[in-house]
Amino acid sequence: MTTNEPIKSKDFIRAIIAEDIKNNKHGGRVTTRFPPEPNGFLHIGHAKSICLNFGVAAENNGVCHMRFDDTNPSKEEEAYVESIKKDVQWLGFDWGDKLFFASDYFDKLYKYAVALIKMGKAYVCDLPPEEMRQYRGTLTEAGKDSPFRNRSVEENLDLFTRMRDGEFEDGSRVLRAKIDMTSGNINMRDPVIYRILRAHHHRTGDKWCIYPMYDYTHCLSDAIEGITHSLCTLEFEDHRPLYDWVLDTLQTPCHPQQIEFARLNLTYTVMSKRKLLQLVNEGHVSGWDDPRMLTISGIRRRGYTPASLRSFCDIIGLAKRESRVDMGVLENAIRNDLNDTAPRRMAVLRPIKLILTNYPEEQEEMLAIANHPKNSDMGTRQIPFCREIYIEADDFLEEAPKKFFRLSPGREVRLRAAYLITCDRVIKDEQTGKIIELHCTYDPESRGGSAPDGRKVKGTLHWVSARHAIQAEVRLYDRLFNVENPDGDKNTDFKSHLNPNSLEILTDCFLEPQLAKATANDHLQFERLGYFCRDDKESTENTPVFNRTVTLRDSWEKVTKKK
RNA sequence: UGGGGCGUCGUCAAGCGGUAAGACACAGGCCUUUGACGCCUGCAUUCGUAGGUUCGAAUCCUACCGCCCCAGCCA
Repeated sequence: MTTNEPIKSKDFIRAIIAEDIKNNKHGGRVTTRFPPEPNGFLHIGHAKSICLNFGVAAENNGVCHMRFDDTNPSKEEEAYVESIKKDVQWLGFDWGDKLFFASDYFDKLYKYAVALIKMGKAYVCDLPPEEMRQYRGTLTEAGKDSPFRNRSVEENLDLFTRMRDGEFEDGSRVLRAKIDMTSGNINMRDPVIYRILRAHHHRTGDKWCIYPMYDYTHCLSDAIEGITHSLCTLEFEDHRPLYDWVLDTLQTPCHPQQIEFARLNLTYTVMSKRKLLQLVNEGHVSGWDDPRMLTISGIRRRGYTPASLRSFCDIIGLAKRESRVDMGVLENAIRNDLNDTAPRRMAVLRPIKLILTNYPEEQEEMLAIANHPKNSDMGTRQIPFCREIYIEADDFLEEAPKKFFRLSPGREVRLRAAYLITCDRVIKDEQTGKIIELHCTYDPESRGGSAPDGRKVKGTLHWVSARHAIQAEVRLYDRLFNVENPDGDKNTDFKSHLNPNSLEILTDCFLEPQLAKATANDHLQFERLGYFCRDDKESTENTPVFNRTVTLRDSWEKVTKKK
């Protein structure tokens, strides 16, 4: 295979992995994992991690495990597990038979904890939470040893067994790693590795009343699965010494390398699960899959394609510096994808009726139009035409500036794939002055859209036959927040930046008949308007609902805004 | 005043001692039966700042400055 593509430079993680392979680390094998906690829906930030982990594995003939980090049954649910699996698959990734749960390892984890106790490297601590915090010290002051730190191995073993057997109340005791209370890294100040928690676990039921903590579980799960590279976000950088301490102390046969990268931030949105949940719970959006939400399920319903998301993750790169990617980059990714793949259709969102006064009342005809301007493989279709049509309200201006080359009294424009028409008369409501309909004449010689005399017409309008159109509801979405960084100021509630106009519902839209057959899987361009997709959740038998995925670029709008 | 990171165009991001890739955005122009798409052109004499090493520094050294993360029995 030869290629003239510019060489895409490797990000720092791929560079590290390439080096490891070269040095035959882990025998040249690459195994990664995507480790979500099943306590919420996946968002586009997770997509970055998914593309990284599955991508890096695939590029190196490795595998990526799907592993649920389910160590906190008080927050986790089976329903989230299902939605997460669906989202990852939808994005186009396959974990084969490598589906795991941290809870699969509870027995092993317990045995490792016993081993730690026997080594004198872990102890049961009876300090109540408040006191434990005081003993931990502060960011600038060292902590103090717990009075329970020097319990004998026998006593620790006995106590830990009884913790497991349910002899003690929730929160009354914990198992702690014995490391260093004076460490500058607070994670190393004898971190808790097991807590007592009587909660029903979605997989292990009521088998356990003690659950291992993240820091202890994650590294061991990685080691058990033979993960080679454990990729996570920046905030875990401080945890790496603990990750390594657990594996070194236990001398696990496999010691994965944790590497941290910066999480994704986008302008005009929030990314934390907590804040997304708040938007849902407080009714600012219709749910986790509201098309304005940057959850995977919301994006999907909005009409984004898996390919566009993968491409987006590729474009934004990977580094350690914190950044905020312009929402325009995401929009560019979906436009690029859909420009190539979306069949074109015609739809009028804000209709004005237009009568062709010289077109015979009874006459109807079918006109051929290409489904794609550049790709003839996508074929053509027939669209009906008659005396009464709808055009876009924006496409008519009674007093138009010179640069406006759409319809205006006395001006001639082209109806896409149909005829050249000239506007003769504007009919208005006598009371309100509102335009009711436009009377135009068509040039019968211009069938298809060009005149035999070769005269040039600058403007081309989309239209729909009034007699044949199907009526629909169309939902237009705008950014959810009206500032670039809604949660940037700790003193301001991010919800005060919500964009009140993020959703506009248009109920009197007219679509070409072809669109009656569209499904949620069809990504369509409504010519001159944008890319749209049917919303199966909102559509009814009689009224289809379409979501606008993204607008087309609009340089006319730019011109208008300048003035 | 502790520990861990990060600072290259408006926004992302390459670069790893040999004289600043690419993408988005932006500005012009061409093309056009989508004011779309496509195409062309322009857009960091400069890499947080200040010194130093070197024939040569975004890259090495030193010192500053700025930003982010850490004191859950959350992940």
